[in-house]
Amino acid sequence: MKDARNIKDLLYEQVARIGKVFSSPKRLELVELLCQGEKTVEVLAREVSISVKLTSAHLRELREAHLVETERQGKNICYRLANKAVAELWVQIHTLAEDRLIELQLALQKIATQPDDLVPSDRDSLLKAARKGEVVVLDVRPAEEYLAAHLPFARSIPLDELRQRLNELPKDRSIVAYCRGPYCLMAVDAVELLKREGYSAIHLRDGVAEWGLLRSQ
Amino acid sequence: MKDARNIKDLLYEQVARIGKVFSSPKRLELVELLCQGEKTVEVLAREVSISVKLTSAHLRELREAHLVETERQGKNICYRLANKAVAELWVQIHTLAEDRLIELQLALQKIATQPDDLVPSDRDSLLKAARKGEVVVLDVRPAEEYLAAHLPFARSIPLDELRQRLNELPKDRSIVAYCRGPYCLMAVDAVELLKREGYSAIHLRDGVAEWGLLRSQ
DNA sequence: AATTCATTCTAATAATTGTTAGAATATAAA
DNA sequence: TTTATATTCTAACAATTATTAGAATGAATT
Repeated sequence: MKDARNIKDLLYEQVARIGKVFSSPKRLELVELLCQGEKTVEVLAREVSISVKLTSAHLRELREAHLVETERQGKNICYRLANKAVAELWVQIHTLAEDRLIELQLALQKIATQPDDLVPSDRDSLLKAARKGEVVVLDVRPAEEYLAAHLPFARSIPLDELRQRLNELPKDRSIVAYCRGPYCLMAVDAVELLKREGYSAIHLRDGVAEWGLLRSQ
Repeated sequence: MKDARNIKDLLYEQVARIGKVFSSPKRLELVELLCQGEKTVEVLAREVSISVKLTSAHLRELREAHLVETERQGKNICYRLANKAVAELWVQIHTLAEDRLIELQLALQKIATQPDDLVPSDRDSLLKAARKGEVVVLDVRPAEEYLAAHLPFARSIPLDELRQRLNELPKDRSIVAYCRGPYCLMAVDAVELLKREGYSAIHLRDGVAEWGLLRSQ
């Protein structure tokens, strides 16, 4: 090995290309959205509240790091994660952030009106209860995202249809609402609405990415 | 929830603090070194071939992201990873990079003189062979790193002592040499030397971080 | 064929980060 | 107490990245 230093620099530089993707808040948000299923540039831009141009620039970085793939569908170009491992990395990064950053812990605590979020250890019991029909697992994300992947036994009522479709839900059982993950506030809103209307509602922080439910490849 | 956008921006910004740490080649290299055990600023600077000042600046970023902890030991300040999860994230990021980036795959292939690296699936059989004494697992990192953590059944001969201590190794069994991980070239050099000297040597790409052998907390 | 629409590319500027040098700090040794 | 050593802090400049605007592309619609 002549110049070990140059070789090493090259290797770490390559790995840093992947790291860079996860160093920008907006790119993280894009990755999390793509964890919910494939999306067009326009939809992504609207969801993260930035211009289409800027979204396109961020998506190019993801593309150049080979973390996303694109496919033209008529007029639109659809982006999807290249790999299940990308979603897993997002989950591991935000989990580590929640573990280490007190600021993040505090911010997350403020979101939850009550500290009744289900924690990961409850997964088995939640699944069992959902299977028996003792609780209703409610996916409040847009219908497409539910179709792309959803928790076992979950039923779909997107947040913006919830008010009109309240009658589909039982009042005698707990409703466990989830959305895209801990940084998505849809399930928080859903639980608030449900509680106001006299339902017994619980907020599940984790989404499909955190449950590892994404299709591989 | 009044201003969901502001809350979200705040949350993703916090996670990006963690991502930023892994977006710089030199910081990645520092993280990998810290996966081998605690180290002083001077040692870290020497290993990654940058000035102490710049190393200190990079380490401050790690500190501000709460991914490392410091402890004064006499004249020196020792840095260590805050958490096993930091090492796991490093492994997951470089694994994803190796999976997605063709450039990285090619660069890694060039390093290995022969493609006889043991792959992760061989772990069980390696362990079994090492336990029976059919192969010698050789840790060529500095002695302190071996002491901090090492593969099961591994014996320590640092690379720079290897030439003088060749007689400690058997010629009738395979020697499986490893170092800090796939981007560390010490094991490559060791295998080259051993082969030249008539030993049957194999390069194991993974190190203690990849084997998940670090002490928690 | 012309027009529209979604998206990307290019180039420019604003904002952030990397890097370096000099001053400051805090401990250890004399 | 003085001096040496290891490290950090501050401030400056260089390099990179984020953001925006305008031109270009390429498929769908008229």
